[in-house]
Amino acid sequence: MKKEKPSYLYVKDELVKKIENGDFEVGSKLPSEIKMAKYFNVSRETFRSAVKKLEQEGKVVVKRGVGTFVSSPLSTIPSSLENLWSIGSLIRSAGLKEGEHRESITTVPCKKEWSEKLSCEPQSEVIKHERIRTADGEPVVYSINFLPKKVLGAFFNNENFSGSLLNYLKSNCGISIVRADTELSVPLHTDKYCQKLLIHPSTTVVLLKQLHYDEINRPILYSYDYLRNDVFKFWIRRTLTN
Amino acid sequence: MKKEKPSYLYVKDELVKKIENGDFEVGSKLPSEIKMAKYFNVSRETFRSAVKKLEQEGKVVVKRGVGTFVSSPLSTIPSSLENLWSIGSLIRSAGLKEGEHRESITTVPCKKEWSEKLSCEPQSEVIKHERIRTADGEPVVYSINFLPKKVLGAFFNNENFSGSLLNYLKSNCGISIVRADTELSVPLHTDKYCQKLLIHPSTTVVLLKQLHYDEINRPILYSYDYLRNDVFKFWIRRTLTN
DNA sequence: CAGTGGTCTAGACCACCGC
DNA sequence: CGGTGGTCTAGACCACTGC
Repeated sequence: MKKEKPSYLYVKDELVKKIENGDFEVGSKLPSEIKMAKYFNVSRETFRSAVKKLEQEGKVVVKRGVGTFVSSPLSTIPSSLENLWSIGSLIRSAGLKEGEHRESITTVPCKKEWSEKLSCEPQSEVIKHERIRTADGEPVVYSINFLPKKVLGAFFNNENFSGSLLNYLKSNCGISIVRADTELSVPLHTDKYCQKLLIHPSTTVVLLKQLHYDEINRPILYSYDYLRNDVFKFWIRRTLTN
Repeated sequence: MKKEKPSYLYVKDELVKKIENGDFEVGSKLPSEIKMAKYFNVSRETFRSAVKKLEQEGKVVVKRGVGTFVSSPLSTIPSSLENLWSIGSLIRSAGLKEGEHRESITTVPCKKEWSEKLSCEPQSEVIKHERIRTADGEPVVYSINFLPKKVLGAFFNNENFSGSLLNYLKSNCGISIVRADTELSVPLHTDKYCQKLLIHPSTTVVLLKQLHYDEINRPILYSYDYLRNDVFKFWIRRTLTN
């Protein structure tokens, strides 16, 4: 037996079907909430929950005192930046097969820039984790991660420390990274990490400086990720905030 | 008399105050919804609406069957990319005063790349609008906008066609741009528009290719915006999607 | 098992919009 | 003014979590 889904989600899916099906034309007004609630045999609030979801997804526009209108479908955009993904899954979603990646792990004293972001003591011990990812034998990503030793606590274990860092943190330390504040920039050609990726004349490189947070917004991990722009595309869906 | 705000927003603001005030510590569990609803003298659903808002803003974490927990405050990030702003307001928020901007407006036949994005006929008439923005006498932004003549309809008026394009569309054509799909990339040094901005050796340039939509997601405007990265910073708050 | 959040209802009143 | 969405209630039952 399949688990039954909440009825507001059921209603939402039905509405999506009707829209995709052309039962409701783009730009047209839906029947009033009261009518629709009766039609679906749910209460008005339940129907409204469904509409709220659709509104969040940009599939309908609700105008107070006027009505609810169908908007045209937006194409789904690939690996959108506002979603947080691991570099590994980015590589896979670009249709590449991750090749050899060289790593180095050292313990270094915390520099001022990182200590401010990670809110830990300057000079305290920080694990610095560097790696190059390759695809088809060519380097495509260079990343440097800074992880205060204190957040790992007793869990630090040099041996398991590879693969997806986010997975490592979750399974070994019980820390879930769910958010990151990312500054996106273009490194100079003279940047030594950038240079490791400048293989072809048509290559450009994007640098993501990312501060990763756990569920309750504690800063956990600071990283520099250099990504080749001829290999990866960066999309954002931007919305007007009222 | 001030207008009264809905009580769920009042409750939300009170909760924020209590959190900032330290009445609820970071990481601690809030009293149950039933208790809090009684405390605020509202129904449980109303209290829940307040909590939902806070959850969206990342200020609390709700765990089913367990409780609602306070998360630490996230710093507000400046001119975050997932918000849609006009270039003019970006310049102002960077603390710069917009100087002279040179413009050119021509009508050109639609090229394939734009026609696909704008879903209009190839070779149909498109208004091409170019401008350079300056600050302190130096160019900081180069932008090129493509606007199918048919979306303007009878409203096209060469004379008023300056200043904020988004404002122009709203006031003259009744079109509100509320969303954009943006591809962020690093142009090559050989790009002729990019070169117009490469003044200093430490300058790098970001290119935003943006397709702007109106309320019901009709593509309206396609633009290339070249922005100097030594002048502007680009932030994104990324979130794990479940 | 007890306690928590998740869903749902039926009805009420209000605020806004266009005519 | 009539019709629309926005808020609110009091109570109900369910699903999940941790002990």
